[in-house]
Amino acid sequence: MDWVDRIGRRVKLRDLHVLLAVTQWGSMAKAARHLATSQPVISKTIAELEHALGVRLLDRSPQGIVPTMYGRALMSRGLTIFDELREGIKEIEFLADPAAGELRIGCPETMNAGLLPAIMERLAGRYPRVILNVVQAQTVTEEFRELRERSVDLMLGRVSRSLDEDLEAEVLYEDRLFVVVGAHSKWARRRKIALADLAEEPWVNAPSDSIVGSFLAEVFAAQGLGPPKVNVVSFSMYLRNMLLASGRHVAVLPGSVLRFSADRFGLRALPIRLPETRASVSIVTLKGRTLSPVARVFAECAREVAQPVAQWLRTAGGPRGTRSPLAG
Amino acid sequence: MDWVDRIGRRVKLRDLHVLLAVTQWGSMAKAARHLATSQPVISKTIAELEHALGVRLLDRSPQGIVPTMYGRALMSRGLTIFDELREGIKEIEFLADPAAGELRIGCPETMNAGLLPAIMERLAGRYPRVILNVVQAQTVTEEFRELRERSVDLMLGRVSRSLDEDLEAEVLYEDRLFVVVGAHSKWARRRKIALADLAEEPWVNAPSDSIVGSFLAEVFAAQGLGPPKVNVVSFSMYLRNMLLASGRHVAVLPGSVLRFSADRFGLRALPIRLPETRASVSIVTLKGRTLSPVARVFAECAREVAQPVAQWLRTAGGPRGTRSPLAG
DNA sequence: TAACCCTATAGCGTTTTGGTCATAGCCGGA
DNA sequence: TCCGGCTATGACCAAAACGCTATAGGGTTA
Repeated sequence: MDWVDRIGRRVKLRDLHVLLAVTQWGSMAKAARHLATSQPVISKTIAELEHALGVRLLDRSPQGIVPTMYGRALMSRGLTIFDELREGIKEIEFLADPAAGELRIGCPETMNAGLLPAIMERLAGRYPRVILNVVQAQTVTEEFRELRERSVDLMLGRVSRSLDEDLEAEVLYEDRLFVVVGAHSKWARRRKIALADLAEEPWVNAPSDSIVGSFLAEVFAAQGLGPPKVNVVSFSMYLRNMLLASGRHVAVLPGSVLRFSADRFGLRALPIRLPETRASVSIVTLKGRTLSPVARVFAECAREVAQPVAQWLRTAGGPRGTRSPLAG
Repeated sequence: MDWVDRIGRRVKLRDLHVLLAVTQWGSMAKAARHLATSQPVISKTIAELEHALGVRLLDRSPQGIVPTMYGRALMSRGLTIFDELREGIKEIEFLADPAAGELRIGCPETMNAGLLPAIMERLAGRYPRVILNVVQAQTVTEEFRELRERSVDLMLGRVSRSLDEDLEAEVLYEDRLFVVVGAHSKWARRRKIALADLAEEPWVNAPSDSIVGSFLAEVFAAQGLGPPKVNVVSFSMYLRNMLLASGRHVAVLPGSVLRFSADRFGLRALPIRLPETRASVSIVTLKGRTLSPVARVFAECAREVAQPVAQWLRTAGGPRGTRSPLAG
């Protein structure tokens, strides 16, 4: 662009501003007073601008100035230029205001049934007009794809300790899994249950290629047992909870789901101590990408919501281990 | 205006230019090379701009930069600011010498063969040294793209009644389409012709994803006929008219092409009444963008040229319908 | 590991800018 | 004729802007 050399470098915003002020006040001297400067400065500025453009912008007289046709043309452009600038800054201020933002979140279904609604509720309490866009992000293979293509602002979910270098995770709490049944289940009131007792029960589970879904077979195998009888496989937390509520099924659920949905569906955690999963519920973002203000507020809400959950998980799943989490 | 103190004095045109260049080239270093300066200058400029606005404009990484939402917002403003400045200077140049303006027009091929040359001729009569730059703008998907990126001043063509909010259309006339053959065609002298008679003729048509091109199949379908035998598909009006002139082919042409090219190629409109197309030939501009003086003069010429065309279309395609337009 | 890309920062010199004051010239009205 | 408005110009100055080089630090790649 050699255009910039020719013009862009010679015409400055200040020049336009001076031109506007001079015609607005009718004389250079008056404009100088209003701009809190001296009259020669104005005179020189206008002269330079005219020299740069090669046309006369103002007709001078001992009574003041009158803009020429060129002056009027440039003034009208100058007005919209300043307006555009002002609008742009207003737009930035608007974007920087968390109250009026849009946030795109990617998360697996388990979050939809647990932590996420709680965070959203808290966020909505502070910034009622924020728009939330939640996209399903589940399968292991393309995990964080949405994040990398910047189609979501952040992702929320269980992640293993080691994360790719280009991502950044803020741990909300260490997650734990529980064996869960409905309140009407014959298992709900048993004091002592071994995992082996449940091998023949109808399990409902997430697909085995997901993180939580693969856990069930692993834990059975770790105790030298064959794979349990998985009856229903679905990502849908709603479906799984409904089946549990019926009293027939058994499932492995993350603590957060238990915490936030136990009452609604009448869920009971069985007194079975499952091994640690080495995964923590975290907010994952793209390293080096500046977060939008809404995203920062969201993270804040998430921390606040997560804090009691973390506390609860520690006590509920403490050394005693066999104690029902819901008793805590 | 203390606004100028707050912002106008801190944001300079150069800053915006640097911002645009950096995102255009993808990294500060590349932008520095293209701007013929050193990389630290760019880095500092961006940093100052960010400080002045209080938001981060670019996300830096060892691989380069990516604009943030704020950066993108400011960039779009910057683009129109520079455009406005450029237009203002062009306007001044035009005012200083009305004969020497430059006008960029986007239009589909049908205009090249009809209305546009007539308008250009009239314009050239008044301002012989005006430079006209005509770019092809055809495919439906990216219609008005050139207008929105301000790479053309105005577009000329058939548009449907409903237009996007950011555009403005001045209707020149309601367009109509005609079935056309060459003077030597066996159909040229027939009094009564039904569309069905022409189903097996070799048609020459615009690509079917264009507005005019899609019309042919539709009108056949509307009469319960199968699609006609389209022999040649091309955007080129010249090619189509040449084929018509040979006497073998049949085509659907807009009225304006017929009006301005009938004599040269010996074209005859057949007495077939085609349905209304609900499209009018218009001058389309970007709303809110002040037109350059040449563009205004062009629009004036267009109105003058279009007036008799509109009149002719009304009489030629009047209620009688079957009357040959060329008889009018 | 070395070479090469990217950005950020510091130090330094030159040019431009924005400003001052003083002064001169032009016009119209008292 | 003088006064009070207006603009134009020259001399001069401080500060900002702008440019450079050198350098540091992180990341990728061969």
